[in-house]
Amino acid sequence: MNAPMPPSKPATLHDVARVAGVSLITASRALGNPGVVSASTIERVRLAVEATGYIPNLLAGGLKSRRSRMVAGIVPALAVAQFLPSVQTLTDVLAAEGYQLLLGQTGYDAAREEAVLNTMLSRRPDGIVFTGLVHGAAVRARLRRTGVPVVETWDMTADPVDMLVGFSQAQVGQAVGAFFRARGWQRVGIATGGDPRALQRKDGFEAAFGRRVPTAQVPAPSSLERGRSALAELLECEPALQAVACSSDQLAQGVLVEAQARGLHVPRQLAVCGFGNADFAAHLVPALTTVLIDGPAIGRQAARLVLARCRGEPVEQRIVDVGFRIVERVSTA
Amino acid sequence: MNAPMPPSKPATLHDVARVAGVSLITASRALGNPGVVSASTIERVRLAVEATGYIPNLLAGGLKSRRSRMVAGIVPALAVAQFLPSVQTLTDVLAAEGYQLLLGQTGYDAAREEAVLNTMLSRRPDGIVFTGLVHGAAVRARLRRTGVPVVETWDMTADPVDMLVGFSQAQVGQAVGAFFRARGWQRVGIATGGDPRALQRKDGFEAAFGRRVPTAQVPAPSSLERGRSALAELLECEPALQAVACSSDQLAQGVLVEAQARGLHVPRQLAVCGFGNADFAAHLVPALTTVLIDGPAIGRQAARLVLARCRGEPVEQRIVDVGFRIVERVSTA
DNA sequence: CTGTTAGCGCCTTCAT
DNA sequence: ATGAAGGCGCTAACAG
Repeated sequence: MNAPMPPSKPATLHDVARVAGVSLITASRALGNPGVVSASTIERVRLAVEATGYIPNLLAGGLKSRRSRMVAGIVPALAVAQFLPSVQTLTDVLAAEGYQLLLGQTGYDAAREEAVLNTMLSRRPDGIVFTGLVHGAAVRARLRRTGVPVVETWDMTADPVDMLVGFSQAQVGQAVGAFFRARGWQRVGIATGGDPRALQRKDGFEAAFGRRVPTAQVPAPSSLERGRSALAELLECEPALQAVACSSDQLAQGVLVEAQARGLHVPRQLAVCGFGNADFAAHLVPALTTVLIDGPAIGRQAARLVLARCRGEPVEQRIVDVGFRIVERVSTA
Repeated sequence: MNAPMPPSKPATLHDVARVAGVSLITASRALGNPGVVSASTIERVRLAVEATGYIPNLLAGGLKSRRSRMVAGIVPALAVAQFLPSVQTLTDVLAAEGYQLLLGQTGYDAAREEAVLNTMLSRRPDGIVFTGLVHGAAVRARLRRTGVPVVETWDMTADPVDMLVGFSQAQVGQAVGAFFRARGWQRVGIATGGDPRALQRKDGFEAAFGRRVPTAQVPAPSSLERGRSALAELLECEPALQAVACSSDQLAQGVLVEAQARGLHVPRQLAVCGFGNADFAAHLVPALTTVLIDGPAIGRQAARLVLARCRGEPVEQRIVDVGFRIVERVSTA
């Protein structure tokens, strides 16, 4: 009735059941499936939990029930600001449903992608959310074979591993290209990072112009500093540059700063467009035109899809296009 | 010898052992403790693993061995750029040692802190790394009782729950205050977020001045936008403002932008100091003076401490002060 | 509504 | 160097 547990051995459900005077499984149900247990029993178990300081062991439960209640979240690198809102929302929505996120970083490296995935799989996650598409064919095949629910995000393809929440990178590039052309800018340039998604946008942009466009490709991570050097590079091969499309708002900000440092007026002498609608974009001077992606929506939808699969609910729409929107501000006015 | 596993049931170690013609435990040792198994046996097991497509189940292993090889990482919010480098490094170092990070977000909320912690504990992490100190006394007590290795980070106290990697926020504030005083600025202001660490820095700053200092406290998240409004607010109650100390570089950037928008020259008419040395700080115009914290070092040390505890190695120094450094740039020249 | 019986997949302990 | 037994803590599948 008392003996609040010697601190040596943490209490198990067995202890709780003993203290509550019920069987093990009844204690289990009182905690995990209260609907089928009488109110008075539930109360006694609750008291026993408090008395013993019991903390459930989800590892053990998961072994039998084959549900770990963990979701693996795989990102190129945590520090890529772009993805944070979606990962944050994903984590929050999952947590609200009792699922935890297991974090993996690939460093944009295919070999590490495979290694990370294998480690993750050995923890038997109930689902996996990738930031970006899964690259390796072998990895894709393996994922399909294991049958874990998989959500790829931040991109678009007709043939995802399983489920997909994203948007077409090529369409973004084309839209920005069309936007530039509509304003009559022909001496245009691209400042871009080297990751696959950014390069798809570059291709889309060039498609809109029907030709190659001067490009400064900067090494990761995409930053203000890189934006400055990118503009310097672009101006070297195209001194009469009229407009620059950037693969991130950080890069675009660097372009703004470098333009200012060179006495180039934005937008009068140089128009600039970013990507991502970072929190600062609207508040720079000049305010930055950019492409808005609804990161939280991506996280939320990814969570929804993964959770639906985990619960065995049917998923009506495996592929969700969250779209995008060009937000026009002063930098392209 | 063949039958590459029906895709329905994933292979277990049992299957591997059968295919390799050894006992279960030998297969286990071949994979987990190869030193005590003959080379030829190891090779046969390796082949059997490939043939069966075996993926170890760390959940099951952890049940008996009581080591989950997971570390819980608890952050206020993932989107706080400040902490990213340390979390990223922590994740990487852990991964290199075969440990995965289980992510939890508290949203700067004490109630959620406790809830998140309980969920984490039910996954039996081998260690817990907190961003910031653990606030609730009950939570601290509970953590101590469970005996899990805990590392608190990004702050300093004489009485951590267990281990600590950080620096004194008050000292940072004092250093910035002393820095301002040494330059003769008396009409100074503070632009700060409302989190506990930022407020400690504010207190330190005021201690250096020996008096209260006009303060604009902005709601989270600390952003460029908030920096702009903070400067507006400060100028209202102190039109002759000479210098502003900001609780983040994002905020400081907003102050720079707002100053520029108002035609206030930085640093001639207004000096600005940030915090964090974000990647953009050095490349703004004017370049931003700020406080450098070595985030990756925090992540690395936290990983080192947690891993040492997990392996039962002695930890010589439970409290690690990584210090800080004011990086003087143009914004305070 | 409650209890009994079997394991989940692996690793620890003790034997050989 | 290898193996046989037992159990980690919990929950599905049946009883009653």
